[in-house]
Amino acid sequence: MENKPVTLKLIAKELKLSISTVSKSLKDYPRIKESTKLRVKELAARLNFTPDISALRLRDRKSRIIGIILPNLSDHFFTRSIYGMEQLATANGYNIIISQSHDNFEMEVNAAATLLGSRVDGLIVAISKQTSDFAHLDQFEKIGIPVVYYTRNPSFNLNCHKVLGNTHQGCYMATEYLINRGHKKVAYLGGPKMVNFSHDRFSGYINALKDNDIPFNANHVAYTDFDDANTLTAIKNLFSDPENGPTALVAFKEKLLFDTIKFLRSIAHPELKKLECIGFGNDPIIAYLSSPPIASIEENPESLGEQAVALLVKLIHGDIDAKDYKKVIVNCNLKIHQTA
Amino acid sequence: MENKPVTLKLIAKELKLSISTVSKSLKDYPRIKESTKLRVKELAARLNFTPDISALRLRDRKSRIIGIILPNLSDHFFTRSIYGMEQLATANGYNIIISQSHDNFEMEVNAAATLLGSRVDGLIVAISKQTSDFAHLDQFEKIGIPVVYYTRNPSFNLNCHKVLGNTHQGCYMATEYLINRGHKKVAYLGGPKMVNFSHDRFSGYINALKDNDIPFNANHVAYTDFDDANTLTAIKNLFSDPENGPTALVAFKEKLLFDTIKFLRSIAHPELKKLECIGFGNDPIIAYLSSPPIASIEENPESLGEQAVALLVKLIHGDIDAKDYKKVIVNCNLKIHQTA
DNA sequence: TTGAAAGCGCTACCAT
DNA sequence: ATGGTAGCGCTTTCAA
Repeated sequence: MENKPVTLKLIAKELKLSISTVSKSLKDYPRIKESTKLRVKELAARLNFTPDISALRLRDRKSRIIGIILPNLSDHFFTRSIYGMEQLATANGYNIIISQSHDNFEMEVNAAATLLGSRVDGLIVAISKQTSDFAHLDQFEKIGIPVVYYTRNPSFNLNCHKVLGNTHQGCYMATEYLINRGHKKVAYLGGPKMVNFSHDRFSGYINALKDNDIPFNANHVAYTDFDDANTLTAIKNLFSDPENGPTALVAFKEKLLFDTIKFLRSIAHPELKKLECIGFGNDPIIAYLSSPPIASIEENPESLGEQAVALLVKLIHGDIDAKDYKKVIVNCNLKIHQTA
Repeated sequence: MENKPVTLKLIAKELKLSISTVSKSLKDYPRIKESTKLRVKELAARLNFTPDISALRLRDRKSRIIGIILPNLSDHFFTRSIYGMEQLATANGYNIIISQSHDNFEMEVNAAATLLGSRVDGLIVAISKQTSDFAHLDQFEKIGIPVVYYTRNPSFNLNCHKVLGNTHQGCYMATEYLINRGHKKVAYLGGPKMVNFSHDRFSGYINALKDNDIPFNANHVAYTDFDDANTLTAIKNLFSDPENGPTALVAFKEKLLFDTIKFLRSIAHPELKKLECIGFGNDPIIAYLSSPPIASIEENPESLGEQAVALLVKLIHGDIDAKDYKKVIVNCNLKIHQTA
């Protein structure tokens, strides 16, 4: 009962055959006698033989594994994108290994080291908030393992393959939608100000204002690093002027909208009912809220994940030159919610 | 640039040393000259040498990997339990590989095969809703790889190691809490009726009623398999009698409560404001709801995950005999929400 | 039709 | 102080 794993050697001994004959039988080599094949396959099935992946990898010098590093699994954005990656990876004969960085640079470096040791055939990474040094990721490319950056744009790292959501377009659409509904005072609540991947959204907002002749008002823009206290401060700032507060709001993440509504409700803000909000996410929980956002910016994370795998597989197969840096942009949709 | 991965052989050739000397230098064998060690380590660091994990595994015949099969990553319960597993696994020098079954038996079997091929040192599994045949999991134990079942109780499989949340106690506490708040008509909205892992909750509910001299009312119990239409039917049944509808509700999952509240709001149910609800979950989103559950049954998924890894590691190390089947129960907490 | 052997990267035992 | 070698499980070429 406390047996060792089933190996070719074991089957060979049992059947008084050589290891190579067993191997060939299982792979249906033409020059093996049918009856032998049958005997081998039968025993292999009965013993639940599974080839040792480590041995296969060692021999083939490829793992058929795609490594994935992302900040966390709490955000539905990432779990949804994993779904897309899993689908397309499986369809292409690859397995995936997921590592969480918890948005911490050290952990990202550790995860990279482990995946490098696993000799993954390719890497997909959504960099942590803290990442500005890319040595731990560059080493993959140095030894010929392709890397695709997704979602979080490593703007300091120009020469790389990217699959990004079109957050500029998403923010533009959201802002314009609110303007078209008659709002003149559309606020923007952004993510960490320093972080490069928040610029695109802000410029989408700004451009939509400009194209619709709405003057920019600095009091209608605030930023948060997602720390709760920090978020609250940002929200309070946006609504500090009772005379001239925003009537609509575009946010980096839907959670920021929920925080905003909660705050306004807690102070019984008189304009709460009229405030119209849109954020990135499209969380299914919206169906249950009594003051839901009027719409959501749907980033299509599954599609983003699929595109990342598709690009990575082409790079692995050499269909695209490693130096021919690609930038894939996945558009957002504006999902209008039914008002109850 | 398009180099192959860095191996000991490469370093040996570069330094005109033997492979074994390089290996020993990196592992600080005492009988290697200090200067040699330094030269080796320096070059290894410069080339970002990482030992090939497949080769190590092949040699050591152990992978230092814990395989995890769970239904999905959309449920915060599972991502939270992964967090606990990750922590304790890392602390014990293990890596984890996560596979999703999407609550589908076929996919669970496939995942098991892959993990078996990876020669994981142990397996933690939350079985799919559909799983009643355990051959694909038993084969691990047959070859000496321990398996720990967690969260979802495989009641058809008596001889196995389990780490379970005390859902009976959780449901009991919730029901009793509602009774103590004066409710006489406490309903129960359960998960799939056939599935073994939903019995404990129901019996917790029943026992709390009995211990508090509340008569059982069959009209106050409904089940759903989580299909949306099915859930809606269950909810409608619970509230079909306008005279004698429940004033409180305990649910298998918080999402069911959200669905209930949404439905009651949609029909402008007059008793909605008075209805008090509790479900399993403690989703942070509750802070944002205008009709939040009065409390949540917190299953402590991180702790459940840690316990599963702790037990598995003991089994792997042989600190516990494989046949000495353990059942670890993690209690629930009742988390009372602040009423706004 | 089957088998022997090399080699993937690594470690540890045994020589030198 | 350093090197040679066997062997982990597997595939594949070559030999019988």
